[in-house]
Amino acid sequence: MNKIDKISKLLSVMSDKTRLKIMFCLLDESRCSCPCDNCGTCSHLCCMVEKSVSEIVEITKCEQSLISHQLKILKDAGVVGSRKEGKKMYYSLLDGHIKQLLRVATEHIEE
Amino acid sequence: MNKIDKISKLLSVMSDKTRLKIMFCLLDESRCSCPCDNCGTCSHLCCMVEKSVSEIVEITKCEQSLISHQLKILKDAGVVGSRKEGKKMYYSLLDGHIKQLLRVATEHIEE
DNA sequence: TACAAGTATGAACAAACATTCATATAATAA
DNA sequence: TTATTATATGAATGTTTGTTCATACTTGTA
Repeated sequence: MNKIDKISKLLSVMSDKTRLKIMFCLLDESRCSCPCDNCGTCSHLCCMVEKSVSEIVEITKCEQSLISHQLKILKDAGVVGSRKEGKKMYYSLLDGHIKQLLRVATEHIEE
Repeated sequence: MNKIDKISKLLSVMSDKTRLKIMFCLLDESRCSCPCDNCGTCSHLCCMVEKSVSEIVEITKCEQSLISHQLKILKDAGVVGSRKEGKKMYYSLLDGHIKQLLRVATEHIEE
């Protein structure tokens, strides 16, 4: 895959409404402890939280199977990572770039 | 349209391969005159150039009608702007956020 | 073991979308 | 005016993709 193909894949994975709800779920705006003064667009890992599938289902009010399907797509694309603990599966954003992309996109549409 | 709908629209418009080729066309990496030291992810308007439809067709090697269709989609979404001069129509990226999004996405996939 | 809770997956369907082809419009030149 | 260049647009087509439903898998508990 070349550059264009990879970016296309990343952005199309990030552009679905259900998946956006999931990603914003994993970005807790109130928990920022970033030392920099422009945290809004920085790539630090603060603000990123992990949530179980059932928590995501509850917050997004989407069907469980839909959330599972979309989490798989997000994981395959390297957007989220997962960790198993007992019966539960915890998901979180994989790196700061995803946070940055969400923030810059938010800034753009809020103008 | 709420926040999720707007971001979904923006990212899906930006995720198409033909449209990505067009956007990178309008982002000339060699022309940066930005005073800041992290220009890669800043939102300054340097690096952004305008090109005519025929120039974009030549660079992207796509059919003219395809480019016109996609330019319309980019324009309706507020990603590019246009200016008419004689028979030619010049397009350019509308603001620095688009540049930032392309840069951050590029950084992400290059890891 | 049997059961329940939590999560994942395959198939099916409908809707959205990119591309092509043919053609239309706009502006300039002869 | 007619012809030519530059760009836009409508219709048609084939493909991709999101969602639902039903079901399977996995882990802990009675």
